[in-house]
Amino acid sequence: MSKCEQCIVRQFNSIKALTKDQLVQMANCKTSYTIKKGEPIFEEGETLNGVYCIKDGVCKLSKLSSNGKDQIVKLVKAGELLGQRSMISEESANLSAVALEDMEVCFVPKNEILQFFNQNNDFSMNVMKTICGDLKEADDHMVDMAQKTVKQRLAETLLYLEDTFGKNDDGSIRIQLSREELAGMIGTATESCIRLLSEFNKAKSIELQGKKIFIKDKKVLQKIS
Amino acid sequence: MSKCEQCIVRQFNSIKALTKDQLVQMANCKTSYTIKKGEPIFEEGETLNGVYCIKDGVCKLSKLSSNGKDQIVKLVKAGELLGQRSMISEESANLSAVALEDMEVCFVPKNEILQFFNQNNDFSMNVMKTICGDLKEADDHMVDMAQKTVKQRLAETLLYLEDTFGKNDDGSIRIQLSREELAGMIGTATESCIRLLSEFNKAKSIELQGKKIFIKDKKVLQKIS
DNA sequence: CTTAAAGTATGACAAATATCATATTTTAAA
DNA sequence: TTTAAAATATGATATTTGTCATACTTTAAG
Repeated sequence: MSKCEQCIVRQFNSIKALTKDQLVQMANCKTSYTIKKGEPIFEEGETLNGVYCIKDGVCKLSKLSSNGKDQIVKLVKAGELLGQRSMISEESANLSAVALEDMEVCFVPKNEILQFFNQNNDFSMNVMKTICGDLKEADDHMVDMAQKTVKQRLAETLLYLEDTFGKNDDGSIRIQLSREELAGMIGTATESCIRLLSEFNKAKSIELQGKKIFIKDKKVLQKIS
Repeated sequence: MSKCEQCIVRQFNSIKALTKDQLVQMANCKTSYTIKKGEPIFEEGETLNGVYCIKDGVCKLSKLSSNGKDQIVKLVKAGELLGQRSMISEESANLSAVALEDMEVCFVPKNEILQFFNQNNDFSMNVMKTICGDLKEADDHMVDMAQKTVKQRLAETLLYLEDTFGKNDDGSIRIQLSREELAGMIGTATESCIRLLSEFNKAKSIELQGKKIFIKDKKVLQKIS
């Protein structure tokens, strides 16, 4: 059983506010999992009995819409926590979490988290600020969905992906999404997404090499978005 | 200076968790305002030095999108609090709040709220649950915006308005929105909104009498949405 | 009361987007 | 390695939605 105290990702989330004792307690009750690309961590509607801390990898939070398409609400990466809202609301998960890459996550039971939450004011304040940040993001995202065109949203999303997940050595965007997933992020049909990628490609603002996407002209994309 | 302890709306929000002493303290530091229809309570980007408790009336929370249109993110009515997120995030307002009817609101300074927040666990938990509820709503709303057609969103919104704000004696939806505001809620052009209202009217699922809207066939609207 | 301004309504048309069909390429299973 | 399935790509077309023009109606200011 590895020690939370020594975990690299600890510093990136609310857990950084825990005391040494609390970290030891957490290390003693946590469970580590390996999750393969494509596998779910939890599904919409599922009861969560704790919180997941992402040690490595990226997952998508998505929701099945009434027309049968999967809308991606948010991408979550190493260092972030999953399931905080459900824990506080005492509700089942509103979104599904599915691994986009192989992942390592730690599960911390609800009891412990709630105990830290009550004992440690810094910790609870951090959790709340994270949720408040998510709310602001969600509102902004909603306005984009309602007011921007698909082309604008695609440009914006490509910039976001490079910004948030960085580039490979060859310069391509590090995070690998299928066209269907990219379409699910911007809220459009897969074909429309592919067509616009081709358009950006022809206009030399991006370059496509199979699944790899290279951003060639950030300024043009910024202008479009 | 009226007493918060006797305020009718107190029971509807997080404030219900405050002790008698805390309610007295709140009554001593609050300021009451009357806000006329169309006037702002606060604007996007503004620094909020406290929280507003809505005693009477309804307001819209909206955000100006890059294309110059005002997207309505949420309607807030009597009994609810405004500005909780900004207070916790220690950020300026992300949305503008504008009265849709004449309103009565009480302003409670940040200091007091934060003090109650730290002293009273029930209160802080209530605030957090409210924010978590807002986050869930925002995510769901976002999925709707991304995946549903304008017609579906209009049907859904009309049902929501009747459900949430009730009906006048004549059976019309109580809350009065201009066509532009309704379009701002569903995220479409005003003309498109008007056109679809006419369509619903011709199909007898709603009836239009000037600004008044009567829902005539709930089931049809539910089916559409 | 009168009148200008704002809001509502509708037509005509253009642009954006979805859907369906099909070809090509890539991936993964046997 | 071979082969079927999945993913990507593109064309053709239908549908949805936005934009501009204009007329009518309501509202509010003078």
